[in-house]
Amino acid sequence: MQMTPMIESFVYHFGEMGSRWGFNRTVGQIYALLVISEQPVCANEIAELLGISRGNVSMGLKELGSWQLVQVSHKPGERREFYHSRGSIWDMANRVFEERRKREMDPTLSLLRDIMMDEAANQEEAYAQKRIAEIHDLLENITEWTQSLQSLSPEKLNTLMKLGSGVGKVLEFTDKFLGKKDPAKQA
Amino acid sequence: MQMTPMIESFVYHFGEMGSRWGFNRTVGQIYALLVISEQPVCANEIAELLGISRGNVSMGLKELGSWQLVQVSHKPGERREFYHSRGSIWDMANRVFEERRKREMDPTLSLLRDIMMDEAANQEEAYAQKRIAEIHDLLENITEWTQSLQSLSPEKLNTLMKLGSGVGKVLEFTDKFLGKKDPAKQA
DNA sequence: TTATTGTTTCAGAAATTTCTGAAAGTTCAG
DNA sequence: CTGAACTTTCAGAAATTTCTGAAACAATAA
Repeated sequence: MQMTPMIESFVYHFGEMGSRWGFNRTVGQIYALLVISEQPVCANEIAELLGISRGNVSMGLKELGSWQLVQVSHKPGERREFYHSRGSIWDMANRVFEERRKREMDPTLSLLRDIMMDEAANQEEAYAQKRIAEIHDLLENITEWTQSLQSLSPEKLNTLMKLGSGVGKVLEFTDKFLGKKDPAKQA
Repeated sequence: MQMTPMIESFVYHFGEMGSRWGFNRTVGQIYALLVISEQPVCANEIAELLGISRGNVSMGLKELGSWQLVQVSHKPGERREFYHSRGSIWDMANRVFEERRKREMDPTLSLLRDIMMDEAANQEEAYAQKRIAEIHDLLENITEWTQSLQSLSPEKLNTLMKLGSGVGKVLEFTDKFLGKKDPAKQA
């Protein structure tokens, strides 16, 4: 593996972006490297290519492992481990969604639910509860929905993605198809 | 506005969550406060209720303003400004999506596109480009798709959300409806 | 067992992000 | 113009996150 300018810019940028998506810079860089390398890479080489400490690489790989995004392999006669990205880009996106849901949505939903169960002590709290219920419902919808997307087969997902703004049309169609359930009243 | 334990737990939690969604703790707390307060609140009161500095409040409100999430109002005869959350929870979610897209997706897409235009210098770069193209296509799909969701009316969005795992069924249906276009080949 | 080659851990260092508060800026009534 | 009431700015302080590297640990061959 060689760090050409092209590869470097990709890896660094992915590192920056990574920190937005729930993992730190190093983790992002390591993953980027593993994704674009056709050959599995060993930990020392990662540290060297990225110019970071060996310990940092170890922690990054551990994190990626917990996300099930790396595959470990061995070369015959060698003791050290070689790492490679695992699964498709789709899989990776799914992992990110799932991880974020677990870390961000679930605890929030649980807190909001607790608050909704409480008795409002006064008018102010009653209003607050109303708003909190709205937020809860929205987050719950988003959560359930992304989960149902994740359970779709990649082909179906792709169809859905390619549909793009066609989603609107499909919905009009769906309204007739599922119309008897009167979705508006479920709001 | 009174800081009861209920309101406090909501505001603090929202602050923590906020930092995951692209704004810092203070911004999250301020927004939470404005959302659950029926009455507009002035900057000094925000600082007092949250126990943070007046300057910090000013910066937070400025940030929220740039996201178009606050409404400024005045009381007759008073010079100071009163702040209130603006738009529905849906609107707020949309702003967050849009803001994140602008900050995270667009620059990345642009970088990936640049890399895809470059001439691969060797076999390694050629492989890297192939992978980068995959990532680009995925991100572009997600971006376009969320944009098309954002342009849907709230009612339609709600229908779609409530559909949940029904999305699979709709797709089967869609396959027949749009089948002539053979979505599989667009992959 | 010991030497070798590799990985992991974690305390403290470094870097980054966020917050404070005093000073500067703004607006308006008189 | 002046002063009162309010807001914004920004340099440095504080808090938080991330990274390093040396020491501990693990696995294997001889």
